[in-house]
Amino acid sequence: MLIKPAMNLEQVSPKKVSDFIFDRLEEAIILKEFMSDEQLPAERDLATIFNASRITVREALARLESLGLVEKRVGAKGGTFVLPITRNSHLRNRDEMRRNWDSMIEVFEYRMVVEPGAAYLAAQRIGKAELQELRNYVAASIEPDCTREAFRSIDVRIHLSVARASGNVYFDHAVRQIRTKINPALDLMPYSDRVKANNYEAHRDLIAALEAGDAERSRDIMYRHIEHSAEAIRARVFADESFED
Amino acid sequence: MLIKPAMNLEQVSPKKVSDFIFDRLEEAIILKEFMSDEQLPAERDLATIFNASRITVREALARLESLGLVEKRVGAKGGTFVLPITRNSHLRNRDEMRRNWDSMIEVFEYRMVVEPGAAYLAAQRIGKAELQELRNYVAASIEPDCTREAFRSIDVRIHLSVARASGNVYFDHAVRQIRTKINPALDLMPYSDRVKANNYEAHRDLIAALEAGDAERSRDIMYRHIEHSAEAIRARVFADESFED
DNA sequence: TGAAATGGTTTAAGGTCTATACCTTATATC
DNA sequence: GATATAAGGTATAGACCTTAAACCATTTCA
Repeated sequence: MLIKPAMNLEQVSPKKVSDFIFDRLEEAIILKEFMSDEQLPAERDLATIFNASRITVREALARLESLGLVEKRVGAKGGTFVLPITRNSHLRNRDEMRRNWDSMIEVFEYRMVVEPGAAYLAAQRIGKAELQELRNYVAASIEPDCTREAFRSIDVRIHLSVARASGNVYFDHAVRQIRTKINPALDLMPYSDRVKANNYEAHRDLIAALEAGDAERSRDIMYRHIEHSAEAIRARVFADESFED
Repeated sequence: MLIKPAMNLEQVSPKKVSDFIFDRLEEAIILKEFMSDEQLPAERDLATIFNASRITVREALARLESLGLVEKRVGAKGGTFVLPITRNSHLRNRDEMRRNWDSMIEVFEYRMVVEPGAAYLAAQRIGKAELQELRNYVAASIEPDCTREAFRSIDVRIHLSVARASGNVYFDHAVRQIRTKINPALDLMPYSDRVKANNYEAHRDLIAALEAGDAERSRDIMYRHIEHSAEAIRARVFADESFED
């Protein structure tokens, strides 16, 4: 009486080299590895980096450009530049997030499991250099001249560093994937001294727990930290008024 | 003092359509969606299923054949057939697992986080039909005429069904990915009445917790269950003697 | 004004994929 | 035994993707 399950073989769609390059560059921009107005490597250099032809790179860049993520300028001092996310595109994203809130929740659910798990392992394995890197990020995040965008970028780097410190590629990849999905939402977080202070405390406590090698405390702090941010995002996305900060 | 992290842009390697098809078929065989001696769909049908040309399908099948996973027979009643995993290839896998034990541990670490998380959600969302499916699997697994291979196949299906019941595609995908990596190791598990009984009890208790909607208990049972299986695998892989069951 | 750095364009060659048709082999059936 | 059938095996032409190399166009700056 062994039941044969549905076979689950699905259509495959070919993935072009330019698709891979597009995905990677889009991810880098979403994760703020390139900040606003920052210049991407020249097309010829990207071709070398990705081990692809220049034409293929250009195809990926053309897609980024058509989505309004980058802008190209010809001539000396020209290049491909990351466009700032405008207030309008934030609002556009917010409406889209409302429509697709269910799929956003799925990612957050997954995050609530994966990131605490990564922190648990990281507490057992993190090294001095990695701890110092985290401390530098947290210190930079509380500086008065830290811009909103820099603040958001630092937040990404802290969480990715913790995942990396887990010493486990699966956590590393998963956190990266999760972050790429939810970062546009996280970027909607209000930016105020109060938010900065809360964020600072959570990260500071996390680092203390990691440094102490306290895996369970690290896990719990991470859980509460991202639970709190998920709630803040939910409130923000469904706020009636448009927001200023 | 914002430190710029290493940019992490890496070479991309193009992935051919036949690679996608190969991956999917290999996964299906590893997850025992096709059992030993079972016939895959005809090349022309696979081409339709995957929305690819027959030549491309044949390229994927050729790779499967060269790895010894399938065998082709021409003529009427011919086709592509899944080859049984022999005792020898088990032992070969075991040696390979010893060499790559560190990377195997990484997957198990990830599993210990993801599958309990999936069970936690599943307890809140599983439906009657899914519970009945699980009960059928568990009942089949304890039958006296359940072969070793059928037993291993049912185990896969139970865990994938729980992941599916989480109602979250990320858990679903992750558990599938994890299982594809570790299933060759899990297939090394001894097969005895004692093992069957232990396995039966764990799955029965899990289903009871899921049915009761007890998320925390479901998570804990799943955690202990897979912790136990990881330990059994470790012992098996590093056992000095070769084994018979 | 010209050198340098960048994006923009063209061309030729090779690889991958598709569609279609036809060949070969083995089994079942008349 | 002949024939039909259901597979895998093979061949060809065309569309599309990718590469490599060369050259063009634009802008800045010395």
